[in-house]
Amino acid sequence: MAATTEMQVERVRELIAAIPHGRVSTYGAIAGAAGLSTPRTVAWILRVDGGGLPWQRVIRADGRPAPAVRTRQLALLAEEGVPITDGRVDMRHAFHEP
DNA sequence: CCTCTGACTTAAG
DNA sequence: CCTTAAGCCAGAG
Repeated sequence: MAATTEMQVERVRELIAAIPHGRVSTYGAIAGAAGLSTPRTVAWILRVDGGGLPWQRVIRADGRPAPAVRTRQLALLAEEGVPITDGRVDMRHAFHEP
């Protein structure tokens, strides 16, 4: 299926909302769990309407936040106690598998 | 209808 | 660790 369905968008929102405090997940992991064929759609959902969701817990596959919101995101994650080293999240301990 | 852009990812040099 | 390129999909112009 090419077009993204409402159900999938809903699933993405749930998965993101389910990320525990102090942990993080990635665009790719969320997309895969929601049945999307590309992580870009997850980024699109957060960009268009991330209201009410812990968007700061969604980072890129390399463990770094998206450059566009890097500063803000790192600050929020640091407040939650997420292990960050040199601007990079320690995935080994903070990654949350959907 | 076509082109460009973007909170992405993987592979390759 | 750096940059490119290609694949991907939704929106905007």
